[in-house]
Amino acid sequence: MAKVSMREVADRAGVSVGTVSHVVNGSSRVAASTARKVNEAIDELGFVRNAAARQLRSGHSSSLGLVVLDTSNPFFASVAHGARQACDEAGLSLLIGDSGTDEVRESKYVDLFAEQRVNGLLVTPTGSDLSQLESVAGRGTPVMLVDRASRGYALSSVTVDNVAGGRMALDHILAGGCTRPAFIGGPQSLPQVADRLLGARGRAEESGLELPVFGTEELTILAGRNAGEKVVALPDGERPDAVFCANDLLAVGFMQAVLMFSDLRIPDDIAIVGYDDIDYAFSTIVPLTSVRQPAELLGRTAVETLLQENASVSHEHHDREFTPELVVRGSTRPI
Amino acid sequence: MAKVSMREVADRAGVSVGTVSHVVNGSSRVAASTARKVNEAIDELGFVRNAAARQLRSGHSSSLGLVVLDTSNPFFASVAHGARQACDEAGLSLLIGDSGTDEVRESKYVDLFAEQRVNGLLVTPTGSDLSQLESVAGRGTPVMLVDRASRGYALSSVTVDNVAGGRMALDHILAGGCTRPAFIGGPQSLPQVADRLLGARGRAEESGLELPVFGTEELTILAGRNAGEKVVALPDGERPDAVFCANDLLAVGFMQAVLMFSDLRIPDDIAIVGYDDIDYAFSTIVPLTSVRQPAELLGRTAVETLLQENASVSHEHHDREFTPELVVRGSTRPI
DNA sequence: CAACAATATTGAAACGTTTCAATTCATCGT
DNA sequence: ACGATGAATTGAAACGTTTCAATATTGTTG
Repeated sequence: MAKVSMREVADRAGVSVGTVSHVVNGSSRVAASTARKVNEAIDELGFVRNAAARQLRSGHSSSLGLVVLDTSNPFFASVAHGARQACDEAGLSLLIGDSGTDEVRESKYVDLFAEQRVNGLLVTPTGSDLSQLESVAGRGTPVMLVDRASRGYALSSVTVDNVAGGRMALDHILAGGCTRPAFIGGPQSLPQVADRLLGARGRAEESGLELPVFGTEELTILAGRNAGEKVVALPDGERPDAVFCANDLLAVGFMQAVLMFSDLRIPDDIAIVGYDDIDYAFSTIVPLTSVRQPAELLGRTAVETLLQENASVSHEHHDREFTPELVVRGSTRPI
Repeated sequence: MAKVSMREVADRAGVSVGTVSHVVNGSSRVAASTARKVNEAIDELGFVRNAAARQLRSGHSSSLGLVVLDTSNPFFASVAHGARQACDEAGLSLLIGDSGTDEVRESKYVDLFAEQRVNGLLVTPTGSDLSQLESVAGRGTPVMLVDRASRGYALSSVTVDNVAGGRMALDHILAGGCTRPAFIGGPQSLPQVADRLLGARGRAEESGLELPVFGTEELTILAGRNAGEKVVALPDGERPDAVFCANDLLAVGFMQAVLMFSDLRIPDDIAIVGYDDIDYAFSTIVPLTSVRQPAELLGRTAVETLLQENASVSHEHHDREFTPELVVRGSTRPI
C-alpha cells in the first residue's frame, strides 16, 4: 500500500535490485526460477513500477502529446482516433490536451508536455502566432502542426488542401446549375475557414459570379441555424440557390433553419454543401453533400511523420498535404 | 538544444542549483535581482524543467487519469469536458485514455496511469470484472468508477440512476396515450442498458403492458437504423406505437429509418424517446425527446469526490448517484 | 557599533529506476 | 581435473529535481 520499490522486492526475493529490473523489463537473460521468485514477491508486495524514476534514468517517455482545438467536434475526435491508432502500433501512449480554442490553455498544455519530455507534440494551434511552438521545437521537443500549414515557421505540418476543397464545393454547386451561390462561415481568422472561402471564391469568379459571405462567430450548429434564418428570410430574387458551409455543423444548423422556417425544398430551391463529412452528416434528414477530409488519416500521418523525422538524422521539416474529396448526397443535385 | 539542466542554468547565472529551483517554483523568497539573473540564464539556455525528476523527488504527479469507453460518443465527450474543467480548477492536468470498449486496452491504460502515479484514476469499465481496478486501488492509486456502480466492489462511484431514467421514459410514453411501447438497445451486458430496460419494463408492467425488446449489438446510429427498418416493416397491429431507445445515437438512427422507409408520422404514429440528451438530439429534424443525464456534472463530480476522498484521512468509499431528467421535444406527444 | 533578527543563498542528501562493467556460477571439452 | 566459455547475477553510478538544515548576507535597534 505504502511505498514498495524494487528494493523491497529484491529483499523479499533474495536477489539484487538489478535482477528485479531485468525481470520487470522481460528482456534480459534471467533464470526461470529467479524470475518466478521475483514475480511472486512483486505480487505479494503489490509493487508498481515508478514511471518517473524509469524515465528520469532512461531519458525516454514513450508518449506523444496531442493538443486539439475541441474534442467535442467530431472532426477532431476522428483526428485523435487516427493518432491514437498510430501510437498504439508504435507502442506509444497518446496524451490528449483540449485547448477549447483558448490560447492560454493551449500554451499550458504545450509546456506541460514539453516538461514531460514527450517524444513529440502534435498541435492544432488556435492563434496565428506560432513562436512558442517554434521555440519549444528549438528546445528539443519535435513539433508537428496538424490541420495547419507551417507558412513561414520552421515547423513540420500535415494538412488538407482547404483551397482545393473550397474549389471542389463550388465546382459541384455550379455543375448542378446553381447561379447564386453563397458562403456561410467564420471567423475568418481561422485559416481553415479563410482558405475554403478563397478556393470557393476563386472558382465562382471564374464563372463570373460573386460569392457573398454570411459570416458566423463559431463553427457550430447553432451558428448555422442563425445564419440559415437570415438567408431564408431573403426575398426570392436575392436568396442564394446554393450555400457552401465552412463545416458540417454549420450545414446541419442551416438545414434545420431551412426546414423549420421555410417551405424551400432541398436541394431544388436551395442546395447545401458542408465540409468535413462527419458521421452525423450522413444522419441528417436530407443527407448532406460534404467535402470529406481524411480525418483519421491526418492524425495517423501526423504521428507517423513525426516518428520518422525523429528517427532520421537530418532535421528537415516536412509539409504533407492531402487532397479532400467530394461526397455527393441528397442535399445537392447530382452532377 | 541538448541537455540543459538546472546545473547549467545555475552556473550561467552564478548561483546554486537550489536557488534556481526556488526561482523556477516561484514561491520562495528570492531576491529580485537574483531571480532576474536566473530567468535570463533560463531563456538564454532554453531550459525546460524535467517533470520526471521533479516528480520522482516530490512523489507527486499533479495529474489525473481518465479512461473512457469511447471518446467519439458525445456523452463521454461531455463527461471528459466536465472532468477537465474540475481538473483545471484544481490545478491538475487530465490525461485521457480511450479504451474503445476494449478490455485489453483499458487494462493497459490503467497500468500506465498507475505507474505514472496519477493522483487518481477515473474509469468507466468495459467488462464486468473489476478486480484489476480493486487491486490497483489497493496498491495506492485511488479509483473512481464513472457511470458504473460499484456493486460489491470496494470502489467509489459516481452514477446516474438508470433504472429511474428508464421508468421516466416509459412514464412519459404511457402518459402520452401510447399502448404498445417497445425497447430498442443492447448489448445487455452493459449495465447502463440493462438498468434502463429494467426501469422501463417495471413501469410498463405496472400498467399491465409487455415491453418487447429489439436488441442491438452496439449503441450507434447505424444499429438504430437497422432496428428501425425492422420495426417499420411490421404490420400495423403488431408495430409499437412508441419506442424507448437505450441512447440518443440509436434514437437518431431509428428516426431516420422511420422517415426514410415509411410514411409513419412522428410522434403521431410512432413516438421516440432517446437517452443522454446529447447536443445532436436537439438537432434532428424532429427534435428528440430524451432522458437527460448531467454528463458534465458527472465528470466534474467524479473529480471533485476523488480529490475530497484523497484529502480525507478515512478511506471510505462513496457512491454518488444523480437523477436524470426528462426533456420533452417533438418526437413524443406532450403530456 | 554591537548584537540580533530577518532574509537570501548554499550544499548535499534523497527519490527509484536503468545500465553496464565486474563478478560469480555452472558447464563443457580435452 | 582444469581452464575456457558462456550464462546469470550483482553493485554502484548516474539521471535532474526538491527540500531543508546550515550558512551567509543584510537590515534594524538599543
